[in-house]
Amino acid sequence: MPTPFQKRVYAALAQVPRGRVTTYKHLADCLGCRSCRAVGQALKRNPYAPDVPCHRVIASDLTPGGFMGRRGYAASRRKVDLLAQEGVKFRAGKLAEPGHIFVFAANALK
DNA sequence: AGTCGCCACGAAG
DNA sequence: CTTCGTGGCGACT
Repeated sequence: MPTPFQKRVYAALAQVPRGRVTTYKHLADCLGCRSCRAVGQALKRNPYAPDVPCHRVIASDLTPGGFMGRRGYAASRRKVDLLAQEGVKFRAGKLAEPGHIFVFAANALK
């Protein structure tokens, strides 16, 4: 059941081209939301999966967040591997190249 | 319909 | 490292 908020997350994520990633904070800020948790939660549920590339969303600390640090690395390492295929390589559990972070236009989505 | 609890985070202490 | 703040959604009442 697509909630309006989740639609925004989906739309925002759709703005992220292949080979780029975004952070919860940037997403939340772009959505006009102050809580990145809400965004992360929406992705966790990800009712659109796999239409929504949740693996393209990482924490502001350049850490993949729940993708591997929680609930088991193996369960989501496929996503990280998928990112590697897009050029977004992780190093030591962190984003190898921060330049892959896609910064929203701030007013591109409202 | 109202309330409680939960969540893959972030920032502050 | 630990705790609080924050926003939204699911489940229970």
